[in-house]
Amino acid sequence: MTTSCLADRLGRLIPLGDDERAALIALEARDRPLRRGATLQREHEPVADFYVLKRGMLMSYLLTGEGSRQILGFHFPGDLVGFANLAYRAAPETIAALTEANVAPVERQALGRLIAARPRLAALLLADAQVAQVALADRLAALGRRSAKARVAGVLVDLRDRLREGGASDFALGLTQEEIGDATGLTAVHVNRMLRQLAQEGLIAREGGRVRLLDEAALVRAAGRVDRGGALDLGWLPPAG
Amino acid sequence: MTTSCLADRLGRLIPLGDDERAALIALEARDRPLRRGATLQREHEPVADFYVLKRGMLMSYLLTGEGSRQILGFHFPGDLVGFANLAYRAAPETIAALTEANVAPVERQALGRLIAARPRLAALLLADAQVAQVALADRLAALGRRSAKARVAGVLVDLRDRLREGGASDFALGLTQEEIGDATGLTAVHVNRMLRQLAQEGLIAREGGRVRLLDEAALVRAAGRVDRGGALDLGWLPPAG
DNA sequence: CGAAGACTTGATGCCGATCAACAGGGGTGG
DNA sequence: CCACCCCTGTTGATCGGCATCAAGTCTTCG
Repeated sequence: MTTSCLADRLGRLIPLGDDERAALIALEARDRPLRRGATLQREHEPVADFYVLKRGMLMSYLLTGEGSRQILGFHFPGDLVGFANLAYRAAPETIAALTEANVAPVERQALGRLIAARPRLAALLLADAQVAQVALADRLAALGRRSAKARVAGVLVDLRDRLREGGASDFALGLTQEEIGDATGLTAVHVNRMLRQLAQEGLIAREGGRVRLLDEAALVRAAGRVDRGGALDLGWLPPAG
Repeated sequence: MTTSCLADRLGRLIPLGDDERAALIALEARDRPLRRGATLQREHEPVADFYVLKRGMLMSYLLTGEGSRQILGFHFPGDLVGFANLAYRAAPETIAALTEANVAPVERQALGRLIAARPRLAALLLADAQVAQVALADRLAALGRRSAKARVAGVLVDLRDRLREGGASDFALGLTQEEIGDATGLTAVHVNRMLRQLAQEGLIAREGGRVRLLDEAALVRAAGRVDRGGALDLGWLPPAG
């Protein structure tokens, strides 16, 4: 039986039946490879699909009129990418590949059929979308009310959480300092200074583009992050059927 | 037949059948009145419901450890409020009333039954949640990449869009300057200065707590806002069945 | 080996925070 | 009815965090 990144991720939320898993696998039947740096969709251009990320790392961002960029988030295997497209004719965000990647484009009609056939999965997708929205709200609060150092620490913590689902205590964040800046609302120059400061304080070590987290607890504290982990309640989902 | 704020709002997206409308009306059967200033739910405290806002104006916010507040958004009649609760045991955000208000608490199980019984409405709710997420992303980009003046102008434009669904070209934004500051990531003092500047430039007029928008086009330009209005695509929704 | 991109570091400037003081207004209790 | 107080708004002075500008180094890759 084929595997499904999406089913694996959702299956960590609630146990999935074989038929549910099969329905999710069917969603990612198609495949579109992306080179590093490639643009999957561009804001304001017409779109009809969203995507399941099967391999690699993507980011989504908005551009302001004056040419500056705000990165909205980073995406990892199993994520629904461009799900915000759902209601729109024109893409609400740009999506680009940070590494080589593979996505499965999904037609909206296919989602409509899935919702009609499998209400339990429909409810799960709705709940998953709310988890994503809470993460977005946390980042919004960081931009509005936290210092540069806290925001940079926050990005490192976020990436660690997602990357080490695959293991690895140190990790090569495949990000330039400019990208960290665009995610945190800072300039690349200031990101550099914040990273140095975090290194001087012993929270991280830097060795040529790579970052190693030395003191994760202190980093989480520096980021001023509340942990929402684990405490989910999905008991209300309708029965599979 | 009773009326439903939620059905009215969703009905502006797609035509709803009488049975669908009835199902939505059933959701808001309960009623909980809120005094101005009352707190509907507090972050980190247990919650089991979300809410349909029937009357009044609410806001949701997060508090940082150091006591500063980041307002995530304002809510108007017909909105699903606290929908982000869906997946969590503990409230991910605080919700408070800016005016006298009435909400209808909705149990999650009731939503689960609605999803199972009416896939078309389930898909519509999912699409509506994505519209809300795009609005959140726009605010995030404003916090990260726009000037204080642009952010304040943005709040005024947002509120106008929602308030004048009920008419009224000038409006009493029921907000203090401190609340505008907490929504824009600024201090109340600086909000005051930005409002004065907007008034000097002839974009708004202020008369004792009230704000009148004199030049909406210029305000939208000052806010640097892209218009996503109207261009929705909901043709993929499954048939009402 | 050359060039382009990413990183580093210093000098300077500005936007918005902070601190401080006061004015107006609406509600409350005497 | 008045005195009082708290909340909100207003305005000035000063401070600091982060941007901007500029130059130079390192890395990577063709």
